[in-house]
Amino acid sequence: MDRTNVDYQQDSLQKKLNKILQPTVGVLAPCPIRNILDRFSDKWSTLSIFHLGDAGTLRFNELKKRIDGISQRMLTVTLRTLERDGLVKRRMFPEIPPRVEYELTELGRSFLMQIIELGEWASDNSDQILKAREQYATREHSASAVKW
Amino acid sequence: MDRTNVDYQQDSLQKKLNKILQPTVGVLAPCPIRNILDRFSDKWSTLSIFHLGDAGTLRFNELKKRIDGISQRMLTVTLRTLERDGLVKRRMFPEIPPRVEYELTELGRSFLMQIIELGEWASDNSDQILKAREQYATREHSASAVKW
DNA sequence: CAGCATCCAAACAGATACTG
DNA sequence: CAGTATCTGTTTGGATGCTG
Repeated sequence: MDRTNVDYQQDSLQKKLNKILQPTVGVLAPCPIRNILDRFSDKWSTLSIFHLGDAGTLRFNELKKRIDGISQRMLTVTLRTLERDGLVKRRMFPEIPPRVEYELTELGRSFLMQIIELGEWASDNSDQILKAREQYATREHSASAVKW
Repeated sequence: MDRTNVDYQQDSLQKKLNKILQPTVGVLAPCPIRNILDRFSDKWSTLSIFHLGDAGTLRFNELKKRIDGISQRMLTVTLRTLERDGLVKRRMFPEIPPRVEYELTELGRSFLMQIIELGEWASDNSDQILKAREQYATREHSASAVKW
C-alpha cells in the first residue's frame, strides 16, 4: 500500500491549490490570478508567444504570416496587451519603411516554459478529448450535430 | 561558457514547440491544440477545475458558492462543456430534491496538474505583471486611466 | 511596413422567470 | 435543488479604409 505516498501528493496538491485559490477569495487583491489567467485565455496570446519563442525575433508581418488566420487588428491588440503585461518587448526602428521587431522578455520566456507544458499536454491528450466528445455527442442527445 | 548547455535547452525547446505548432498548420487536423487551449481559455473552466480538485466532490450549489461571482447559467454551461470533454464526471441521483455531484475524471485530474503549475506561476509573477502594467500606463500615454 | 479608426455581425455572459 | 428558457446588454473580432 502506497498510502503515505498518495497522502503526501494529496497534501502538496492541497497546498498549491490553497495558494492559488486564496487570493481570489480575499477582498484585498482586486483580481490577482484571474487577470493573469485571462492572458493566456485568448488563443492569440498563446499562439503569439509560442511563435515568438520559436523564432526569437519577428517583425509584425512575419508574425502575422505565421499565425494562421489572425487579423491584423487582433495581432495589434494582442501584441499591445502582451507588451503592457511585460511579456513581449517591442522595438521600433525609425526608418522608412518602418520596421518593428518583437521578442519575448525574460518574463515572457518564463511564461512560455509554463504554457509549453500545457501545449504538450494538449497535444498528447487531444485524442482522448475528441473521443470523449464523440461519446458525449452520441449519448442520447444524438440529435445535435457535432460541428468543428 | 555554458554554451552547450544553453544549446541543449534551446534544442529541447524547439522540439516541443514544433510538436505543438505543427498541427495548427496542417490541414488534416481541423482544430487540434486550439480547441483544447480554448478549454482553459475561459476563467470559469479553470476555476471550476481548481475547486473540484480541491474539494474532490461537490454538488452544484456547493460549487457555485465557492466560485465567487459565477452565475448559475455560466456554471451550468461550463460544467456541460467540461463533462463533454471528459474532464468532469457528473452523477445524478434521482431523488427529491434532486442531487447532482461533480468530480474530476482521471483526465481532469491530469489536466489539473498542468494548470496548477500555471496557477503557481501566475501567483508568483502577478506582482511583476502588475508592475509592468503600471510602468506601461505611466509611459507617455499617461492620459488613459487604468481601470481594473 | 505597421499600424489606427470605424463599422458591424456574432459570440458571450448576466438577469430574470419558470419547472420537475 | 438543479437546472432550462429567454431576453438583453456587453464584448469580441473580422472587414475595410486611411496614414506616416
